[in-house]
Amino acid sequence: MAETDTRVRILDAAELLFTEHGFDATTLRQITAAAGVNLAAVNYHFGSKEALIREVFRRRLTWLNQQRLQELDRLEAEAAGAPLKPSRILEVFFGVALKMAADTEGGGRTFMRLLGRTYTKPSEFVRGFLAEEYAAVIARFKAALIKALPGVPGEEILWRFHFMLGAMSYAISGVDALHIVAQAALDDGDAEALYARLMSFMLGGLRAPLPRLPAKSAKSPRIRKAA
Amino acid sequence: MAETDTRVRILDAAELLFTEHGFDATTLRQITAAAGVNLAAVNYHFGSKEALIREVFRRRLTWLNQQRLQELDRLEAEAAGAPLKPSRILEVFFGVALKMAADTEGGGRTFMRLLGRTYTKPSEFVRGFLAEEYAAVIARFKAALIKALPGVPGEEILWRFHFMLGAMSYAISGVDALHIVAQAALDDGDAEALYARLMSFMLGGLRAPLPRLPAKSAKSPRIRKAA
DNA sequence: GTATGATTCAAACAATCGTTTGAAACAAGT
DNA sequence: ACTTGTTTCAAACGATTGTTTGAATCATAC
Repeated sequence: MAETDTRVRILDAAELLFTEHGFDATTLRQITAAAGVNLAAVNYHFGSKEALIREVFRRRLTWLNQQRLQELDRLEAEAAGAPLKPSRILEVFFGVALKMAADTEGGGRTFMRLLGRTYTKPSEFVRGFLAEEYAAVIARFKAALIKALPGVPGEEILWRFHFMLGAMSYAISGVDALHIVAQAALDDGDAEALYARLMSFMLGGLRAPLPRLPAKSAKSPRIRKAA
Repeated sequence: MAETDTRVRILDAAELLFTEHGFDATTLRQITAAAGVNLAAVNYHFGSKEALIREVFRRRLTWLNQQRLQELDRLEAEAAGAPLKPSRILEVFFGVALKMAADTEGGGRTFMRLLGRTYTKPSEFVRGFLAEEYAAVIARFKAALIKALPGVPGEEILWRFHFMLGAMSYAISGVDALHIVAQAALDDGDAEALYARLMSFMLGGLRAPLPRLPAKSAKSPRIRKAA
């Protein structure tokens, strides 16, 4: 009992403190104090601070992405080969994330904030397994979106998917930026309303008229803006 | 000459290192080594590391926001009281930022990446003057947007503005997330193409149909902003 | 009860952090 | 040349960091 208890308490405390202060600014002494365990417990159970950070992500991220793949599987099975509606695809990908972000009790909300913040500044060693965890999921959803939007170039879909990730990231973890934008109070506690707002914004962006790109040279993979 | 030279070299080096490794992970010894100055120079010229961070932001942010206000002034003067087109407003706000982000030589690109990353995780003391620097700008653009979109509730506009900030943040500083999304290479060096893509996505989102909000829970009545 | 292995604990470890110090080097005015 | 004030420098400061250590405590099986 106490065996896993210590591990979980450390993970929960670390998750919360990492979200509030970041990885570097959070010390092992803060974590162990908040968890009510001995300082040496972190190195005993996880090996190092770095390994602890990895485990904080892993325990939630695998579940999150499995859930996404599972729901997409179900959707595609129902469609029986026919292309899906773009809105359905987005509802799965972002809906699962926002549902997790709405879980204020189980710590899901805390984690999603942490995740959103980490995207923009992945520490060297976090990037690796973050890409690894996401590779399969992104590939599947990318394929589904391309199939669902035959009129839109794949490159454009990827960019818009990227923009959507940014919008979601701010919606979930950008509360500070929100308070700057809206000096008056905006209700960021209503998860369902947030979901509805974000989804309609994203769908509008996804289906927007294609941009008039500036004179495009032949699509060479080595194009680089000359300095 | 050497008087300001040391200051500028420290600021440039700090800006770059902060962007790459974050505030906490960047040491004064790294900064001064990269700048080719003595370690004590930071505390001599700026007083503390915290004050250095503030100055890194201040020197670029004031210019950026002045530019935005100036262009908005010009636009509103031309319109002579008539409401502006939403696209024009966004072009000013985000166009100035993206133009700065396209400046690879003067360090603008580096700074905009740093800025985008800091939005999602403002250190306690950064948040203060960040809000201070932005207060006037946000207020002006908020008013202009509300005036330009009489059919859309002000609250919805604020949310969408917030989402747009997220999209821009990822567009500029989320290169890591981009490489996860697009395992294949996307050209993130073409600033003009990025601008066109982002703008059409944002406009699509801004003009999207209003979300069907779930039945409003009466737990705490929120005060709506009166436009 | 005793032995065995896992876990917890207080204490210390070496390393690194931001900051301070006092003297040296420099520039400019008289 | 001497003074005055600013800037640079090497060296050290105390504090804090992640990690390690070895003994104490616990649980479980014989």
